[in-house]
Amino acid sequence: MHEREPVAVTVDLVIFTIRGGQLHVLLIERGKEPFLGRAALPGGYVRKGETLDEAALRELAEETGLDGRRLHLEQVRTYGDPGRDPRGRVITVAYLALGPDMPVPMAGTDARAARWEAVLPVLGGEVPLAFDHEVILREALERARSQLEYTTVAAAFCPEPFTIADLREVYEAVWGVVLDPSNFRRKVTRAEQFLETTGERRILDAGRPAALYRRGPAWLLSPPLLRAGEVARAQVSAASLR
Amino acid sequence: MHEREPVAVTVDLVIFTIRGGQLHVLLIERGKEPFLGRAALPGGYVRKGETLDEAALRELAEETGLDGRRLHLEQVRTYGDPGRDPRGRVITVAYLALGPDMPVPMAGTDARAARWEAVLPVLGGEVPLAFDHEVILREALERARSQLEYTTVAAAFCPEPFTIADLREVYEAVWGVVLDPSNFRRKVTRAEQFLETTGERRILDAGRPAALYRRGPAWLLSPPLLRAGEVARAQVSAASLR
DNA sequence: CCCCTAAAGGTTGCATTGACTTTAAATCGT
DNA sequence: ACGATTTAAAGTCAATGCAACCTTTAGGGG
Repeated sequence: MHEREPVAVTVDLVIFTIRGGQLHVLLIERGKEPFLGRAALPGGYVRKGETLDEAALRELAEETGLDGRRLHLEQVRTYGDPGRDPRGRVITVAYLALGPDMPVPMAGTDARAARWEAVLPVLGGEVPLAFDHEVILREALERARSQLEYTTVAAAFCPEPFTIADLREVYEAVWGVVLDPSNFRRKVTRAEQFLETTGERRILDAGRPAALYRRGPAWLLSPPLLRAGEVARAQVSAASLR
Repeated sequence: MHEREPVAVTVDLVIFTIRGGQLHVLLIERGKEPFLGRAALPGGYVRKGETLDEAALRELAEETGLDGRRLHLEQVRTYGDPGRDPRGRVITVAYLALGPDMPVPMAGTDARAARWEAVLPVLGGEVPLAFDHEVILREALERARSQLEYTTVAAAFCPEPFTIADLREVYEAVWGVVLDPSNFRRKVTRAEQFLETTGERRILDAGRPAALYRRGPAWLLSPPLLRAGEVARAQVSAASLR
């Protein structure tokens, strides 16, 4: 047997939502060293007898007060470079969570302040993050963008019932582009089992009332909703993210 | 602080190759308890000071004798259910490796026999695997199938130089379908920076000589090579895999 | 020399897409 | 009351992409 060392395992959560047409991520302010006072992704140690998914759900509930079973939650990747945590060998399993605009999150159990922060400024370096959390955030964003193409997760951002314009706003916020409303409607309504009509309508201050939908049973989106053309070009210019 | 427990971290490798037109995976025979004598994925403990990727590369070299830097290697997912290893809390980071048909692998450091096994019979339950390795294998296969659509990894299965027919054989073996040679050629030659012509040709017993290519610098495949139509239908029938 | 084989390239008809236009259904201002 | 305004929803159309099929090319062998 070769050299082993004590290892700690944590989960870190990248919790996305849409606020005011912009993609936001939940950050906490660290209440202890290392990186005291720095912004960081919420997360914590995996406990005895707990699966990784259970640990992620628990941390989600602790940080946001929300029941994670209603949110979309999926594992992204595991980070375990020896130097990523100055306290010793800590490997962390990163999770991606998507949900509708949520109440201002309550402070976590460590009495750390939690807040929503717009994603792009954070990745632009305006809000420095603790540990390797900026890398984790960047990869989680790319995962989320990719997931919108092939799955119906976008609906996880929308409180039900929602309109097609609500759904389009999700795609625009996550992909960072503007989509043609008419073509978008054609695609999502054609996709099988994506949307179920409720028969009701939402009346706003102005304009024709919009039909209301809820999520259909489909998980995979067929045909996929590819970001191409304008979308691809807009993201090439933002390729510094990779 | 809540209950913690000692945790061990391992990497497990799903190493795929194509042999005789069929997708094969490298399995070892366990040389100790638990699951003594059972087939399992190669893997081992992450050592002190080692990144996860380094641990995967090292295990790959130990099990196959090959230099992993020439193979494609990527992280798939981490498995950490409390009951997955009877020895205690072991979480494992699964890696996917793709390479050309390799020499019969040498026995690993634990003097365990290593062999290539066709993937579909294993997933069909004909070769029971240790731990949760069948789940890991299933998810790695799905990842590999998906990767063929959007990236140029298929070329990692082909020793250079290779023909377009060689490349098509990879897609057919991994996706489990038959592709139209003409349409396949059009797609892969259109894709930018995927293939570089060598100017040479391979002459077989019969037929027109095939042009030889090597990998181009592109990693992302644009436009993607989607499995649709016949491919999608063939995989619905194999959907028991999910 | 002709046939066989596999590679390479071409043709065609259908489905999808992006850009744009038109119609529909509500509120608001005068 | 009624048209202006606003947004949703539906339609049009040319260009593109693709699967299926067909033709030509370049080797070897009888």
